[in-house]
Amino acid sequence: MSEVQKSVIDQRQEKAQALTEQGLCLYPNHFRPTFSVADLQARFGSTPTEELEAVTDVFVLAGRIMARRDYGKSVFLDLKDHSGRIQVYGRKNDLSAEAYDLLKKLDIGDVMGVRGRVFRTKTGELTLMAEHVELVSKSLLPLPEKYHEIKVELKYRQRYVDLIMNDEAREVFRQRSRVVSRIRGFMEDQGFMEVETPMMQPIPGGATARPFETYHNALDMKLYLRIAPELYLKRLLVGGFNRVFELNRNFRNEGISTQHNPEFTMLEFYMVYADYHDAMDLTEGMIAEAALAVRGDLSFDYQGRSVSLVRPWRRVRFHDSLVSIGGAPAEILTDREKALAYCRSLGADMPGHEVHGKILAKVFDLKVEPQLQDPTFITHYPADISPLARRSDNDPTLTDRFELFIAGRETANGFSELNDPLDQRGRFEAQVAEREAGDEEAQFMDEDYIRALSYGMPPAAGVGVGIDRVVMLLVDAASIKDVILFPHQRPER
RNA sequence: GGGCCGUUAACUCAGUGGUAGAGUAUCUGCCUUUUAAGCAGAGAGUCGCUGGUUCGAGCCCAGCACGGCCCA
Repeated sequence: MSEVQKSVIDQRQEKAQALTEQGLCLYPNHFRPTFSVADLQARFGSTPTEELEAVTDVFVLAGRIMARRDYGKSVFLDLKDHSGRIQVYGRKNDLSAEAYDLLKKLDIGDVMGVRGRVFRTKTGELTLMAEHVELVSKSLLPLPEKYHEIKVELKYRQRYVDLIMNDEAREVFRQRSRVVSRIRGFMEDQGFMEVETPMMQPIPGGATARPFETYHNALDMKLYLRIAPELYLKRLLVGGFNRVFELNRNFRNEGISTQHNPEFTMLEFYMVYADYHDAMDLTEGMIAEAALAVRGDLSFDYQGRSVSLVRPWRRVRFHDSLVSIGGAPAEILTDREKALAYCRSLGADMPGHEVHGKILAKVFDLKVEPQLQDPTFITHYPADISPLARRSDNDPTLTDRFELFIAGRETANGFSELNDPLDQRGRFEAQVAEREAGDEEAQFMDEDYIRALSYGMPPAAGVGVGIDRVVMLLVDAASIKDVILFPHQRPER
């Protein structure tokens, strides 16, 4: 040891090399645990020390070494498996020479197998007394320090490390899984059938957003990653399915923020012989049920502010909300020029040619949306910013559409579906005109969709729900990256 | 896209112009019921990158990269 010591990482690799040269396999695949940490805790967690001494059963566990407390001729280890953490104690007297030698060489981070019986230490901790130990998988990299949180960047780039170190992180993704599972169950209970429609689309439709582009070599054509499944799902209603849903990824080519990831998970569901009122009722029921599944309660805090999902949820018309909640002058509702001036006075850079609805929507974003803490359905959006929604019977400039806001964030969007193919063509044409005027988010003409509607689609309602945002709400996450396992990051240099 | 903040050992962080620091982790020695074990000792650095100012830069200036927060 007279030479200069190498870095921790080099030392680990040399240690592994030495073990290999001794004939030890570093990555065997024959060890099979028969119990989990949680099994043992459930069985013996509250068994008194004296009774434990009478237990002679032997248990076989496997897990990652999270800490070592090394003595002369014995060692304590913290072992963690998928279900929890347990202490392992190994003594020279109790182990074969080979096993004891291995035990002394095992590093923090190694996955080990252990066989032994349970006992309680002087300090009262349930512990596995090792009779035999094996190396199950060698770790070549040191785990982070245990007293402080790892930095945010490391957390996102090396989620596996985050998951190893932080039980809370693992719990977030378990809860996410529970939410998704509960929502699927809810939809199926309501008679909806899950379907899968194209993620690569020749014409990206169903939402207002910039798409990602890709290219199919054999077909020699440009394709887009879908921004929404909407137009395909409604084709299925034309085809005769009465209730369908899709719960999967959408892709939008826009900036990354605490609220936006380029790929995100959306639930969309469609049902015939129903309108937007029915859609709101279902949306309420579904989110409330997901909340009960993971929180056990409809009232809780999100980021330090209380939220109540107790039904029924407030419903306010879009125009009314601008005045009554946003405090905007009523004249902007009918006068586009005044709306434009007011919008600009709020600090927004709004191009002069934008349609009235888009100007009002910007005012809404700035003045109303941040105030919608408890769940609120905003209804009757202007038709000019709702190209796929059915017009209101008593005011054709408005639509039977809603958006749901919770904790100041858009969480769902739904409406009575526009099933008049002539009106739909006109709406698409207006979108195409906006695109030609420079709006890269405006929608494309989709002739096949018009053709489908032309065969006749039963009256229907549909909803899109941002699943990431629902999960954020329910697990109290500040950033969407905290509920996405591998959020998008630029490559490391 | 704009503003602010950050980037120093494997990890988490100190370090306001004059020899690069701590805790954890690692290595050596002692220790058979500890648990942020303990005691004694040791090693470990492209201070994000590129340029500039200066006798001298981790520190000041500029650009770039990556990340975070806020805004659009």
